[in-house]
Amino acid sequence: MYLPLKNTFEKILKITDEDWNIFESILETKKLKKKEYLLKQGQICRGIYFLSEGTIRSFHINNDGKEINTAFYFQNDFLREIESMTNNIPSQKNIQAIENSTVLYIDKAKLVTLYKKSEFYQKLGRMILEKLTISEQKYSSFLTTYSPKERYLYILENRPELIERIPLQYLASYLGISRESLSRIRKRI
Amino acid sequence: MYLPLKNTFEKILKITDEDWNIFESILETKKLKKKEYLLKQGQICRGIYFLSEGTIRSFHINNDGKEINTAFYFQNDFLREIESMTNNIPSQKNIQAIENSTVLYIDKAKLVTLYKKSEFYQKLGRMILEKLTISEQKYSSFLTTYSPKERYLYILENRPELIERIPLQYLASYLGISRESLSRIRKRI
DNA sequence: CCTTTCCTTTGACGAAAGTCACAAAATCAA
DNA sequence: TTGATTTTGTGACTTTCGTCAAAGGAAAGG
Repeated sequence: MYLPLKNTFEKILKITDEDWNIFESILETKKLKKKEYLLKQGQICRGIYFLSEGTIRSFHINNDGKEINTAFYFQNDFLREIESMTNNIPSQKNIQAIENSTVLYIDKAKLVTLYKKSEFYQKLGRMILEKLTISEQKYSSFLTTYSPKERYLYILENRPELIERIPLQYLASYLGISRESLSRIRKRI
Repeated sequence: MYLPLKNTFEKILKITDEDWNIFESILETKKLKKKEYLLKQGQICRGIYFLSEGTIRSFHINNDGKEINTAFYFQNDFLREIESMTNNIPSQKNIQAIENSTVLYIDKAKLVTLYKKSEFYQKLGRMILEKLTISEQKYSSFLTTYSPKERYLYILENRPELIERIPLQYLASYLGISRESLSRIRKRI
C-alpha cells in the first residue's frame, strides 16, 4: 500500500522494510472535495502531508483582500507548510483543494516519535528539507531574475502542468502579477 | 573559542560539551578582503559556512548581464549555498564579501563524518534547514505579496540593517526592481 | 437543456516601472 | 589632499503594469 510514497522516499534515501512498516502504520488518509480546505489561516498545522492524488494550492490574503498563491501541489508532492508545524504557530496560509484530492499525513506528535525511533527518519527529514530549501530558493530567484513576461515563458517551458491545470487567476499571483496582466502577456506572445 | 557559533547552535538545540568539541576541532577559518569571492559561479561549494564577522552577498548574473542579488549575510548568519554542496554541482551563484569578513566553515567530507558520529548533528542540520526553508518562503511571499514601494517600506521597517549597510544598487535587485526605480521610490516617500 | 456561476479577456486610463544617458555626490586610494 | 572610481540620483522617454468596469466564454449544477 501507499507505494507512490514509498517510491518517493526511495528516490531520496534507501528505506528498509522495517522502517517502512513503522512509517506505514502511522500514516493516515484524508480526502478533500474540490474547494475544501485542508488548513485555514489561523489554524495550526498538525502534521506533514503528502498529496496522493489531486491538485492543491496554498494561498494567503494580502492587505487589499486579494489572494496570493504561493504554491501548487500535484500528485506525489510533499506539502510545504513548515512554519506552522515546526514552530507550533497559527498558519498564515490557506491550503485548499483545487480538485478532489487525497492526502496522506503523519501527525506531528507521531513524527517526533518517529525521529526518535530510527536515525533513518532524521536523515530523511533533513534530506527532504534540503530539497525544499533549494526549490524555494529557485522560486525567489525566479521572481527577481525574470520580467513578468519571461516568468510566464519560463513556466510555459519548464512547468507546463501549471498552465494546463491551474486557473490563470491563481497562476497570476504566483508569478507576481495581476490576473489582467497575465491575460495580456498571453495575448502578446 | 568560536563562542558566537556555539551560542547560535544553543539557540536552536542544546549542545553537549562533547559534541561541541568534536565540532570545533574540524572548524576552519577563512578571511576575505572586501570584494573577494568565497565562491564563484561554476565552482562547487565545498562545505557549510558561518559568517563570523563582516558582510557578504550572494548574487548571480541574468541574461542581460545584470547582477541579481539573492541574499545578504551579516554577523552570525549561516550562508545558504545548499544546492551546490548537497548535489555536488557547480554553483549558479557568486558569494562575495561586501566588507572584510571572516567565515568559519566545515568541509563537506567532514560534515558527512559528523552526521555519522552523532545524532545531534543530524538533528541540528534538520532544524537549521527548517529555519532556512521558512525564511526562503517568507522572502518569496514578500516578493509576490507587496508592490515595489511596499517592499521598500517593509525592509525599512523590518530589516533596516539592509538599507544602512547594503549598497542600494545591490538592494534593488533583491527587491526585484531596478536601481533607478529604488532611487525614485526613496524620493517619493 | 438552461441557468447560474466562475473564469478569462478586453477597453480605457493613470501610475509606475524600465532604460539610456548623464550629473551629482560619496568614497577610496595614491 | 586630490584625482579616480564607485555609487546614487535625475531627466526624458517608452513600455508595461494595475485598476475598474464590463463583456465574452466555459464549466457546473439543477
